[in-house]
Amino acid sequence: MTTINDIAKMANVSRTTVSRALNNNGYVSEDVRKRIMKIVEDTGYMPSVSAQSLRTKRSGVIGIILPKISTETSSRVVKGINEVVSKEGFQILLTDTELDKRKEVEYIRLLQSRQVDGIILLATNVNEGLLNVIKDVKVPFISLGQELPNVTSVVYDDYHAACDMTNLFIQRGHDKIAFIGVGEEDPAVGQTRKQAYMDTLKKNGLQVKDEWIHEGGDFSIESGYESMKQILKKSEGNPPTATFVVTDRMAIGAMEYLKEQGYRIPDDMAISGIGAAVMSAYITPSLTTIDYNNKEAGRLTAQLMLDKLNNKKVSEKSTLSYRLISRDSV
Amino acid sequence: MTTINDIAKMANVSRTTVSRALNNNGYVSEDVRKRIMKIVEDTGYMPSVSAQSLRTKRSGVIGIILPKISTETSSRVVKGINEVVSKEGFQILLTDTELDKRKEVEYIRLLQSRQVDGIILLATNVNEGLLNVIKDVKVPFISLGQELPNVTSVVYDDYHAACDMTNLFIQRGHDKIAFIGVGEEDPAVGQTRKQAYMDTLKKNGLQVKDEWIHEGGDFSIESGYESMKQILKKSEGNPPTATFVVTDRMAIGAMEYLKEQGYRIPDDMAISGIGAAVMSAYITPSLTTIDYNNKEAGRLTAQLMLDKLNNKKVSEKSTLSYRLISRDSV
DNA sequence: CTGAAAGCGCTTACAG
DNA sequence: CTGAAAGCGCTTACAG
Repeated sequence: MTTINDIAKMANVSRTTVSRALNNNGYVSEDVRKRIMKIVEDTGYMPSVSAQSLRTKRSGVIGIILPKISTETSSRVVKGINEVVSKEGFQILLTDTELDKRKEVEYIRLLQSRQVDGIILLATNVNEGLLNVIKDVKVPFISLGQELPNVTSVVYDDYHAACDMTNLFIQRGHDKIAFIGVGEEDPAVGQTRKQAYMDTLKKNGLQVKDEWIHEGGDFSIESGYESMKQILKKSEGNPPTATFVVTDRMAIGAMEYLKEQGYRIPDDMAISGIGAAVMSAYITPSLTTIDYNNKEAGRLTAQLMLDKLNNKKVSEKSTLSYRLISRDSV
Repeated sequence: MTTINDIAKMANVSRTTVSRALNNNGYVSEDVRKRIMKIVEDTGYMPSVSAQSLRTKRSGVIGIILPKISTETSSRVVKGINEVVSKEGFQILLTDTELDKRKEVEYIRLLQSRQVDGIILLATNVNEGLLNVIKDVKVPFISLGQELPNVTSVVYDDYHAACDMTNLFIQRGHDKIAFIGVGEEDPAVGQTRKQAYMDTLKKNGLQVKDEWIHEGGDFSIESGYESMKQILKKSEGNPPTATFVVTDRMAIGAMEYLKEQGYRIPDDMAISGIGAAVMSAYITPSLTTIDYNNKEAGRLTAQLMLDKLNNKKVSEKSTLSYRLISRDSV
């Protein structure tokens, strides 16, 4: 492999000078610079990142911890982040917890040993252990999607989004509105969205019935299917006429069950999701949902990360806007 | 930061011994080993990967070059790869070309400068420049999804899959079968699948009409929509009764156009895709497609990579099997 | 404008 | 069983 020493010899200068020419830092005569650059070009020389990183304590890598690598949300966020950081010469190192809490902690450690310059976490749950580990992280750290205490957080406006969606049902004349959620370990999705739903019902003098509320076991389509089934079973005799589901995938599962049972959507049951999955536009009927603009969230998070890396002050909490997409399912 | 020297001091041994204890290589008395491990535990020490990598020329990282990070195919493949390599302590470094040919070359270089131990490329196009750069790669290299000359390749059985799909239409009584493809720069998708379609038609004595063939500009839903529109326009008076689309997303776009125009699927037009996108199962009517089992492809590729890293011989070409999923659109 | 020297944190022959 | 020393490929004060 070509090293900086090889280049130095070929150019008849010291490696110090080569380094300066390469990094545009310190004086190098135009003559020498050209000679060096020509050789670099010809040989296709690329500095060893390990050596640079060992020496400078900077790796040019941002670590990202994803709950699941193969979801649209993750993909969009990563894309947004990449768009911003790649322009500044940063690489991204992706890790996937597969929704395993222990892996979150493990990866935070691992990423640090890999000398990443910063860490972005897309958490799906919040617990004491996680918070403790984060406290000891020595590089810039940002949470995306969940608000963590004393951690720079970029969050979606889950509360108002869910209020708006619930209100949409009410405006359309529904007063029996069911809810399909997820567990409370996920504050953003499991708690905030549910709270907004309940608050909005109460504010409108509507009853919140336990039979109309169900939490899916996970975020899967199947889980939505199963939840809808449970709600219909529990509420026999007094079924809801609308169901607010906290994610598109689960909503699609719920629709699937309704279709199987011969329900017409939205006539017999109106339904909505959150997330603006591509699928939501192509399913029949098309799904009313909320677009969180994940890519923009990724961009913003990346920008905050760059700011932190440049020792700029950044606000501890950024809340993103959203867009309600009204389609045929409501 | 804690370094190996700190640990050595705390344990009253040399860093040589600490290194040996950590890597389980060479003799260390049980006594000393325990003492060291305890301290490592307590301090949460993790060796600097940069230093290790600089010293050993191994980084424990496999670089992956993706055409697009936010597609189901990519996600599944990555998942499969990750599953296998993470067990052996390897990390994955993901790069995204965003379908830009120059970036493929750029990333191959970049990954090498990052001292990755191996590179996996999911190519969408093959050209001389790319081949030349690959020739000079000094680490194990595998191509997934495209067969590259003199490069270890893991490929899908595009030819037979496309034959099977075309035959399915024929079995259902269609003799006017259209084709929506992509450009020829992508040999697997743009050439092989098309060739299989044409061969199958000919073998069955059916005519291959230019008006029934259209190439989309990219892999998008919109591109499928537009292609269907073009075919219907060009073939007015003698329209096809079935359309074989080379990807699910494009097929969904094509369906969208057909629905808008009042076509009943499959009665007025049968349609099929390839890829087994999640969406394909939930769209109405559900889409007949081919499951390439991308995750398994990822796993196999990863295994081959590990074999290469262990200097085992691996076969230059592996062809994966597939599964035709017959649903309601045909 | 340029170079010699130190040092980043490791691993690995080599010697004992 | 253990340690001193060299060296991986860089960058950065320091000196000239």
